[in-house]
Amino acid sequence: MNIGDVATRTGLPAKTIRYYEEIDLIKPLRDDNGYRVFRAQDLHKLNFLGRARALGFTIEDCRTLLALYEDETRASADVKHVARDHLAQIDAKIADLKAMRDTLGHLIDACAGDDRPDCPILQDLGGKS
Amino acid sequence: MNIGDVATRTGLPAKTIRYYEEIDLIKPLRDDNGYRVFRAQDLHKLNFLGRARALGFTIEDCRTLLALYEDETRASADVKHVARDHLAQIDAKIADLKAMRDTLGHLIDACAGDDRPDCPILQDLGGKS
DNA sequence: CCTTGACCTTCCCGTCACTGGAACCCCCAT
DNA sequence: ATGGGGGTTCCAGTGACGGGAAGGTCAAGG
Repeated sequence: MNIGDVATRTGLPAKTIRYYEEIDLIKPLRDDNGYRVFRAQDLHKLNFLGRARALGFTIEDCRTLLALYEDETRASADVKHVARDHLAQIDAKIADLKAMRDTLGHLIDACAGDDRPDCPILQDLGGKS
Repeated sequence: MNIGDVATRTGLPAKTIRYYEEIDLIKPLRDDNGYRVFRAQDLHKLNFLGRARALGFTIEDCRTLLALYEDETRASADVKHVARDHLAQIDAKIADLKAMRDTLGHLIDACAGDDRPDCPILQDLGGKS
């Protein structure tokens, strides 16, 4: 199967698939004409990668997870460890964003939003002490 | 005042301050020896930028907000518009992250995390649902 | 006067995970 | 022969800086 079909089937852009090959996440074969040839296992890996990326795992996490996935002797504890670390990162990001949203929300509520220049948002940013 | 003092006072790394000059957010003077010389207004702008960045505004948003801040004839509606757009982005990101966290949280709960290879996390990523 | 060490300068590369685009090759149908 | 829709590589850019090299400047101490 060629890259275009793989892109359609996995939902990943062809560019992304080439990138994943470049960083050795997948190793498709090559046809005589130089075209990449994807096997079922390549498709499978790409789908795995797409789902892992959709859950926010970094590429390096994906590499680790893929290795664990292919290692029949893995310990699920190792997988869980990677996932929990990532969950902690997500929680931290959510907390940051919530703090921003709260502050910003209050400022927006306090702003008249009319044609006058007075603005609590700018006052706050300017250090309204 | 030199860049080191400004960095201490604003809490911004010197690298960041130089970068802000490079992209024309601030225009400090120069001493005969080539050193940047920061006036009170530069400090003020940098503090403004630091706070706006802490609220997650992009650099381009910061540029807009700074221009509005310095424009006595601004309409607060313009400021509010920028802020509300940004709030929407934050909310979208929070929603994405929450969805990831929920999915990931369930998978983690379902994973034994022991020395056996069976792992719902990998099963899910592998597309066995 | 010389040295030391803390500043400051510019410049270039690296980050992360791609994305866009140029220039070119390949294959099939008309 | 040509046209169009594949494919290929390589280079550059993204956002917002951070690291580090190579070198100029300045104040204090011996």
